[in-house]
Amino acid sequence: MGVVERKLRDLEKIKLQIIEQSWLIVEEEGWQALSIRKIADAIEYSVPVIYKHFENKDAIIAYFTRQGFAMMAEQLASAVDLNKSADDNLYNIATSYWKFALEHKKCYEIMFGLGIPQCEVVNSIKEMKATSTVMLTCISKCITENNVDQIDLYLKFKTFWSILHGIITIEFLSNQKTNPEEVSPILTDAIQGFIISLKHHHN
Amino acid sequence: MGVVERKLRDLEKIKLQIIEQSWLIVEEEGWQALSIRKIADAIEYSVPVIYKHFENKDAIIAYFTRQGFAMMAEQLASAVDLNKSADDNLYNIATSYWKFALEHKKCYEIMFGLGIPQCEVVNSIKEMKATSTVMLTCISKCITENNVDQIDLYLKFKTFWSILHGIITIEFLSNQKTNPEEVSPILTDAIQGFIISLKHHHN
DNA sequence: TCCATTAGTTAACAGTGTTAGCAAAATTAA
DNA sequence: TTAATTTTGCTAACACTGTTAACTAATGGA
Repeated sequence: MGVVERKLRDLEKIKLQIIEQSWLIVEEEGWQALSIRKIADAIEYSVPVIYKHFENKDAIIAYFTRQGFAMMAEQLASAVDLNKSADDNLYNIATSYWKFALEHKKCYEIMFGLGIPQCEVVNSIKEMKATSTVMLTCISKCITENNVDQIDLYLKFKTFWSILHGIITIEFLSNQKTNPEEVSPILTDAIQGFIISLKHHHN
Repeated sequence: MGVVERKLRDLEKIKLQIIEQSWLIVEEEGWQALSIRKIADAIEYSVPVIYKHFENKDAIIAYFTRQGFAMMAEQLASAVDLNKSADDNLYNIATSYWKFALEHKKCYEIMFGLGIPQCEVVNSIKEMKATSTVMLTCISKCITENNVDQIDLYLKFKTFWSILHGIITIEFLSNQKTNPEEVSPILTDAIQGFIISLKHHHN
């Protein structure tokens, strides 16, 4: 009779509760309101229990960062349709990125929330690689489809990502409630510009 | 005999010390290390003295935010040379922006430092207007010089700023020590793309 | 039943922002 | 000069934060 198994399940249940309740707090009151004591209150356990499941508070945040990148990678990947042109796919990836950022604002916030602490974390996240791979492969196809082989793939990739991230940050700063479904004209403009500049590259 | 004046000067001196020492702490240990008690220690006064000069800690941070935008506006303005073409000026503004961000990393950090709190602050800063005006006027000239009058100035402005900010954030995340004088190829690429897309707009 | 492990607790330490209340110093008025 | 008043700066507290040591109660196996 799997007593050990049940115990492990119970432990896992507490961990899930920590994650769940943490997320509730973040959604309602923002990241800076997330505190160990508040989580302990919410899961109706004492404070040290949390440290049995997460090394420290940063580990909890890191968990959401990883999860965020995993979700994003999935969403971007599902935006790609191999029957369409690479140009179209790139545009769809961009709008998909936009949608993700707006639908998961709080998530996107820590994923890229600058400040120094996050930097090292972000660079050591394998889930982040999945995200960038989706973009990289699509841009790579764009380059071959448009016969501009001399172009620097990695440069273009970074440019693409930078543009996307920049637009979203500026959007966040001008905090009008934006509908994720309505893609910003700025995004359309910038991405079209990006694709144009791809085609106009002289081999 | 201006006793009152001297007193005011003394008060001003303390305020300057608060600013000076705060900046030292931030430069050496980062924003999250800045605490009222640490400042008090550094200026060799007790904690409540600080509250005579700043309403609270946020006000100190807001001070640096304002100052940052003022400095940036100045630096961008000085990058403009009326003898040159608007296209060239726009490129120079971009590199100037890049230089500012890298030379004043800690400053740029709070100016655009994520979190929600900053959002409202940023939107209510007149020094920020000065910054955006420099960019706006230059893009406006680009549009007339290139005879693409049908274009949406404000849209292009936002796109331009988004691209710049995005590139810098990504640069910060991949925290290799970058030389501010060496402009990133990503920046050059993106800005050239931006200008190309301006010219290729169909009236 | 006794022992060992584990789960979960309380209570503390060191730090944070902020403020009330008090003492000393400086200025003004008499 | 003395008395009253304002200013200046301090101590100490409050209510938080993350983190951990030390203890108790419960559980599982021999």
